[in-house]
Amino acid sequence: MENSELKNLIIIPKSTLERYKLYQRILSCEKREYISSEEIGKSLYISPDQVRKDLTYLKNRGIPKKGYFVKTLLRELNELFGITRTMKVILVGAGHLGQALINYPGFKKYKIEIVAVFDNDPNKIDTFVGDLAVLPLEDMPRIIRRFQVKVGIICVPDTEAQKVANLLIANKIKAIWNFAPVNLSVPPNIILRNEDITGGLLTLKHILTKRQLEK
Amino acid sequence: MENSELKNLIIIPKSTLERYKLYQRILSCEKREYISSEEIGKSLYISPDQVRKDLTYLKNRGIPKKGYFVKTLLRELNELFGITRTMKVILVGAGHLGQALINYPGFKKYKIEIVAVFDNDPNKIDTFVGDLAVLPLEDMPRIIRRFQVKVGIICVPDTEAQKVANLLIANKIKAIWNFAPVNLSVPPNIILRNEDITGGLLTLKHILTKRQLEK
DNA sequence: TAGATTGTTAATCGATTAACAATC
DNA sequence: TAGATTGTTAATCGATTAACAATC
Repeated sequence: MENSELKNLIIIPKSTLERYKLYQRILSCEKREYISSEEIGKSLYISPDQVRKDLTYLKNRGIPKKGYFVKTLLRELNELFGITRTMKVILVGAGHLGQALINYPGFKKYKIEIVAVFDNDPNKIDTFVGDLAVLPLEDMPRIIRRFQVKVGIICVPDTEAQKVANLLIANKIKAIWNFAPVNLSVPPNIILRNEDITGGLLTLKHILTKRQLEK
Repeated sequence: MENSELKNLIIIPKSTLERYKLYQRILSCEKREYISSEEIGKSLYISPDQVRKDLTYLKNRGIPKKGYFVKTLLRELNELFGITRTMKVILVGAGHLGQALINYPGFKKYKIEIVAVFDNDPNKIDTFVGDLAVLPLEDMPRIIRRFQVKVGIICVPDTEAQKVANLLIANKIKAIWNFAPVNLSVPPNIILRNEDITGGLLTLKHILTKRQLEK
């Protein structure tokens, strides 16, 4: 077995993976050729020891006195996150949230391509959101087949979300990115990611409540 | 020192606090009088041991053979998160994201009251978003003073976000809930919560990339 | 009472921090 | 070479899991 194959068998800890996201951001802004663990950690409030430890799970090695070669380290992280390959997605729900998402610059940055937008409101059909004409739900099977879409984004009202999820799954979608504040029930083979701000809201309220009481 | 005071000195672990949010949701839907640790954990994929351990940090005690009294347990969690008291916030940026947020049902549910919406676009001033007329930024000091607002929500384009943050801070806001995909720099006494979907995006891409390669 | 479910203590696991030899 | 920074090993810390006595 090759060394690189062996590396792949070592599981990267979840906590390390979380920090990789942060390192990716730092590195993608970095202009210099080399960066030290100290420098990576500084603005993220992460100790250099932690950074070095994290980076041992990667193939890239640092050079004593110099640090890590930004270009290849960034490339390895990008590959790990699949940033290099384009992911085609469809978006259901052309309301305010849907339109906000379509304008979100991260999609382009991380090579996520929204190939179609759907809505069930007849008044919205054929209107434009950005470059995309809003399509009726009936067109979904055709679009998914044509572009081989694997991911669906749900940003419909919570009352509609489960119906949309079922429709997506019936059309062979593999992953759902859900922005409706509801617990969707999906079969175990479907990857479900909930983007719910309730957690953040509670954390914020909790912190503020504590502060209030402390004084 | 009283027992209840002593309890307050024990720090609740962060991981436990995260799960409390989930328990809160389960309990707020629960119709029965009592619920067991087993039942709480079931739909959350959390072991009953973990649930019981978590709940030892609270004042509520369970009753063998019965479980936990839903009403008081929920009340204690709600108090912990400050769900019972109303929090007044202002929102800056009446674009799609801002409008989507204003329609988000969680605010009412968790007693967060948006008292005003601001925008710098003259065309938007005095138009209505829900019940609220969009106000010019000049009105901010007055509104913050009048309603004693402590929290500002930023949902302006990323190029404007830092400027808005500065303005909020200058007007004595204590916490910022930032929805713009940028790193704001704020003084250490300001509570900053970033609601950024980039993390979720990367996680999703990572999982999908792994699956793709596995096959 | 018998059985179910709690609360707590001890054991395990995983992640972070500290220390230091290796090396450019 | 001397000094800075890496990679790795050991120590610490915190969180989870297992086990079981307490008790309703």
